[in-house]
Amino acid sequence: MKISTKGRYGVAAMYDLAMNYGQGAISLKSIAQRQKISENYLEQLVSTLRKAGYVKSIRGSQGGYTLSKDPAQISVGDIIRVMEGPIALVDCLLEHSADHDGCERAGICVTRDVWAKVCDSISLVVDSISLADLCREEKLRGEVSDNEKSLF
Amino acid sequence: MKISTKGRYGVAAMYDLAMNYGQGAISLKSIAQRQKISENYLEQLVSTLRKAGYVKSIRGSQGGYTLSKDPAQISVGDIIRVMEGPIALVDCLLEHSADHDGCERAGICVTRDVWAKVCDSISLVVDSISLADLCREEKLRGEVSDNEKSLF
DNA sequence: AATAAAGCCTACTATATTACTCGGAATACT
DNA sequence: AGTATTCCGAGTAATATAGTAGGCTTTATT
Repeated sequence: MKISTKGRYGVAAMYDLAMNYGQGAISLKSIAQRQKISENYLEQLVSTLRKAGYVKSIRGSQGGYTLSKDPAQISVGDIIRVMEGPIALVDCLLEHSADHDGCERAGICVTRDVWAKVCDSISLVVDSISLADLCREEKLRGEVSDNEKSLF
Repeated sequence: MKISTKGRYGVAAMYDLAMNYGQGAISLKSIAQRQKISENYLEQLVSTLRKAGYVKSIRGSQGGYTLSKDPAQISVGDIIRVMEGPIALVDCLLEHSADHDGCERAGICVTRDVWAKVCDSISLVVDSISLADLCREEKLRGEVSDNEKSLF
């Protein structure tokens, strides 16, 4: 059970934009360099984020991207759902899926409920962390000494 | 972010064996039929579980499989880890991985900590549910009426 | 002893996904 | 005009997924 680079790079890129929020347009090139991601590949991922309305683009020379909302208004969960699709470990948890309707045991299947609990727990974590939280944490780490680090 | 059929079928098969615990050897064929899994494919998955020590096999006619421990001693997390590998959403969370050692930002990377929190939360859930829990829940559902169902 | 039912093992395969690369068009700043 | 950027679609190598298939071994039953 791994998260794909879509989700991983997506969060990294959004975190980078959050760290540079208010600094004007940030080019893909600079994000790719800082986050060590292929620029061409990142382009596709950011395109997804743009279509979902989480980033704005400025075309042309000196162009780039900015977050379209305040970092506090965007959660890690938002990004993951855009990049990886709904948080549903198994198809029968998706509404309107063939497996959801097709499984006659839906509602009474105990293993299904296991996956549902796991999904709920994942959602709880990722929805509770905003980009602003990440920036605040990063800032904190620069200031405090190693043994007084706060892990959120 | 989906769980593969390995994990899904693995849990389903182990649940089936738990429901039939104490009834002697259970054949793959019957498990495959009840859980609607390809028998040939299930064979490979159960082989993994056997090598990991979670099921015992009885060869020959009238043979089959049994759990090698009490259902209360086996958690969903145990099964997932055997079938899907360690619960580590990103490689840099794995000890002894190239990415773990290679990432010079390990220990100070805030996005890494997000994935660590998610993994911890997943582990907490799956490790807290035993096969015995699932059996008890299933039994309960047969007895109580719809509106007094207990979801664990 | 023969048969049948079961597990055991290895190899093969079609399909999908992942993680990119590449080329070119459109746009806007200098 | 020239350059830096976003935008878009096509292509692709490598890997993982979800099986299928077949032959071999073991053992209970007849």
